[in-house]
Amino acid sequence: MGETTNLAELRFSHDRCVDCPIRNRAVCSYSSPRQLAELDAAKFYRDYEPGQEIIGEGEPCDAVGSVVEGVVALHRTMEDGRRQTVGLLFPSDFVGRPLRTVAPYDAIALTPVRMCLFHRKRFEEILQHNPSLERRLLEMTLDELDAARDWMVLLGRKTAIEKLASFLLILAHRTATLDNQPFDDGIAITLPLTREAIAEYLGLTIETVSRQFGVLKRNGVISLPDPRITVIEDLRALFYLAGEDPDQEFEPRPFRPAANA
Amino acid sequence: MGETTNLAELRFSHDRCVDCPIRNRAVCSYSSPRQLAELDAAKFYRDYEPGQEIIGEGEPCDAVGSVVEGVVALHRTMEDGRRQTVGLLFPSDFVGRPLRTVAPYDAIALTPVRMCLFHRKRFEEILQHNPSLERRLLEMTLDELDAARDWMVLLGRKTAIEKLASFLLILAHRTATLDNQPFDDGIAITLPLTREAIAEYLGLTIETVSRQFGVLKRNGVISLPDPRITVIEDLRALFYLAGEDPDQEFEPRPFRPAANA
DNA sequence: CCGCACAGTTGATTCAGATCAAGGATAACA
DNA sequence: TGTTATCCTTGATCTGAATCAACTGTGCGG
Repeated sequence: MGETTNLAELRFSHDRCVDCPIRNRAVCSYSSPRQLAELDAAKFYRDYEPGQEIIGEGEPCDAVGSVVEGVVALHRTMEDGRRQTVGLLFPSDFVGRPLRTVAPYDAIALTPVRMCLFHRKRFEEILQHNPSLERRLLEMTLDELDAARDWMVLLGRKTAIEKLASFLLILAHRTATLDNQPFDDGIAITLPLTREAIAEYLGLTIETVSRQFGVLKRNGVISLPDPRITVIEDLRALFYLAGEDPDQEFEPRPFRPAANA
Repeated sequence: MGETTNLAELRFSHDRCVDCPIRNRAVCSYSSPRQLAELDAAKFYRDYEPGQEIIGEGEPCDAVGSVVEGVVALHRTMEDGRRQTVGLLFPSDFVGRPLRTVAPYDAIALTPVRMCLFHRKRFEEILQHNPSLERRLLEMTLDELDAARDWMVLLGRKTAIEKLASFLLILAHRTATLDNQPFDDGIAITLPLTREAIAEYLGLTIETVSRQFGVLKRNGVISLPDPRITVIEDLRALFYLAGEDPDQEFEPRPFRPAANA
């Protein structure tokens, strides 16, 4: 597990739970000031650099905790090296598997990450006599389960373009919500993932991801001022392509899958 | 929601929780006799026929509960009708989404099913003052999440033959465990699913599923005395084909994907 | 300033699985 | 005992995405 590293890159710096940026969204959000004090005493922060492993698949996992800053990917890897990202975690999301000694997947920092961690045993003790903590963990786990099942539809049934559109839509929504701007055309997404990480999440190859970015760009749905920055030019088209249909009314329009067509 | 139907087809018949066949595996398995009495008073049974809807996607869901007998599939359907099965539930598994008013997916009985149900509101009340019930629900939800993520690997990265092999392996393991027989060659699986239901679960078409059954049969990995009964003839080969590698040692052997090869 | 590594793009080709299209088997039923 | 309906299988063809293979930045270290 990682060393403490470039703190300077992290936006927030705090020590006490009451000053925590994820205080009212994380697993501790239902905890009273009194209960929070116990968590405060037990927690410790750790920072990770992009690519660094936070939890190793199949390894004994003795820490659990919340993402405070950055983006974390959960992977499962097959014997022959094929890899699938099974979860993408953002600040306030919970990492680790309480009530299990071995991690069923590995967690990798995609960006500089700060984690708020607990020793697993200690966390389970606290959980034991903190119904509000356990309730929140149950809620978050149920939400994760719903998200995982949504992703199963994407992986099992969607085409490459639908996969990418769905993914961008999620990021766009997240960005809009966080920045408190309307969920509409013009949103600029700063991708925290390489093409490879996107491919691993979408169940595609890196080449296909790149090509689908090209398709979206050529059709004016997005623009790419930089490979890592995506500007949504036509949100409705993106919805349409994602096969989601946000509100029912939407006029399909001619769409050009390749340059020549 | 369904009517009470052909009870005669169900193996078990009981009224009180203490006689329940899933008593020590279901969500209530940590509950004390005292706590069980409260559940006993609140529960009600309902039976469903194959194809019948237990919970409708997007509909208000006011019942939650456990599968007592039979097999239930959870589906998500896209606007254009593409469908993905996102969960397969067996006796003792929990159905429904506490802490949410709308069901994110629909639950369909694949076989004759008996459910042990609670009104959602009532269940949430009981949950409130039953830490052992909530603890068990958290555990089960965490396990479901792990299973969903395993399935994401299957959907995103595995080939058709690997998908079917993985699926049969899971059913074989289940069958062996339930019937208390060794997990070895000769296990006979009675498929509770049509080819179509299998296809929806594996993210394939019905034709591809059928063809992959053919491949397994031609290679002597399984035999099909009946389309709905699969006998495992070579468990090691099945592991190999699933891309799982149970214990590391396994000698790859020539494998014939098509009839002529 | 060069060389190298890394991320991304683009093109040509292949192939696994979807789609389209018949058939065959079994069971329910008139 | 045909009649219809389901479920399953099998064959021919098509196609979307993987694979194989360059090639283009862009940044970094010497």
